[in-house]
Amino acid sequence: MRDRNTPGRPREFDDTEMLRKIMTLFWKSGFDGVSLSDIMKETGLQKASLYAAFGDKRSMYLNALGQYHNDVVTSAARALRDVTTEPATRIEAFLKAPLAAAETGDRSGCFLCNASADQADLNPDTQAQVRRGFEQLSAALTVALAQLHPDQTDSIRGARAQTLLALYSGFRLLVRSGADLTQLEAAASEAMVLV
Amino acid sequence: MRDRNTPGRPREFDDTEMLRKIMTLFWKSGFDGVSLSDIMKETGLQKASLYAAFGDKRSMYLNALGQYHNDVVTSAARALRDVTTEPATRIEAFLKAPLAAAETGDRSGCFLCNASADQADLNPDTQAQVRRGFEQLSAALTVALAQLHPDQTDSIRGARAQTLLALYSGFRLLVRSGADLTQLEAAASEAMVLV
DNA sequence: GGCATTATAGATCGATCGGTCAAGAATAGA
DNA sequence: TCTATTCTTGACCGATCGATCTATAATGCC
Repeated sequence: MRDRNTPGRPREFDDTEMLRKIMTLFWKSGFDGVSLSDIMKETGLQKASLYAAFGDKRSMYLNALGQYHNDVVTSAARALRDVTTEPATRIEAFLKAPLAAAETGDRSGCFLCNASADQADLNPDTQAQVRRGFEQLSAALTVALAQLHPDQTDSIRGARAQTLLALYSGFRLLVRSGADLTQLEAAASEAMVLV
Repeated sequence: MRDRNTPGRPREFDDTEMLRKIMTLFWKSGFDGVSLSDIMKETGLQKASLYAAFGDKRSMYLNALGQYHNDVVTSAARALRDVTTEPATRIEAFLKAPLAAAETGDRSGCFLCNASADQADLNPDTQAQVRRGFEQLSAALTVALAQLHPDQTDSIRGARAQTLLALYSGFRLLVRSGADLTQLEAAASEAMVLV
């Protein structure tokens, strides 16, 4: 947030580290489900420090969404573009990531998906941020599909990418709702005929 | 809620009608996004009447979710089982329902999906209600698939049904996030190779 | 009509919400 | 060492939250 060697008392915490803690809160419980006192407890910071560093609550939420983009979305997109493994393998890993996460006990779903259900209709900035994340994933899926089927038209690839993205989101959501994992595993394997 | 010819002053409103109004509120804005004053404004009822009729706020939410089950989920499931049209047509209509709704300007998504992202991890009753809805849809999808492919095994049909349900949820979510509709239409058509 | 019962209206409750303020502590540059 | 600037602390603000209570109105039954 600020360069060093700026005058005044230096900040005693790392902005990104705290933002990650805030991110997990909003991710798990949504915008209205998190209070400032929750954030204070989780970060160990006072309210005024939080406001000085990240702005008001809505701004904290948007910053947290941005952090998710930098951390989670970007790395998922990178994995989808990583040419050292087979394209189909990459896509399958992407599709099954929600289930793999669930097996380790993580059923918090996808922050983009939760934000979409939670906030998208209320706040244009949030909606824009969510769409940016989905578009980055969709673009990465399209790249992987292009490597797999160089002869396909762009429009078909685009449609397939959207389908895979919808499936991914749906898995995230069904997992969060407590659906049976083995059945979802089978579904994901079946769905691979789409790639 | 109560039988008639019960002693005391009669209720001046219809429970189900009011519950539907409450349902649309929670559907659109989530649990924490709706206040009691919002509900009072929408229904025209006083707070005490609401509490007497539906219990506390959480109970109102659960009742609203139950109303959604009775109204929306049940009719979707019935359409999926309706043998007067082709099974593939029914499934395609189900899959494209989110897009058809979006074209009429309705981007509020699916109450089950929103509830899952919004509340599922916080409240076991909500989670159970959400799962019940998904399972009813999944069962109806399985029936339609069985009519289409009488030779398929149950486990394959189950997996396909889960895939279609995930796709449906994903479409609902992407629509709500403001995704491009024509691209989603193409995706849904592409996805019909799965049935 | 009288009584028991239930619904409505409106005031009111304590708790918590997001957000701000004033005072003191910690730094850089002079 | 002094000054300007920034950060931290903890108290504090009005607004709103969900929920309750009291008084009154409206009914069925006797």
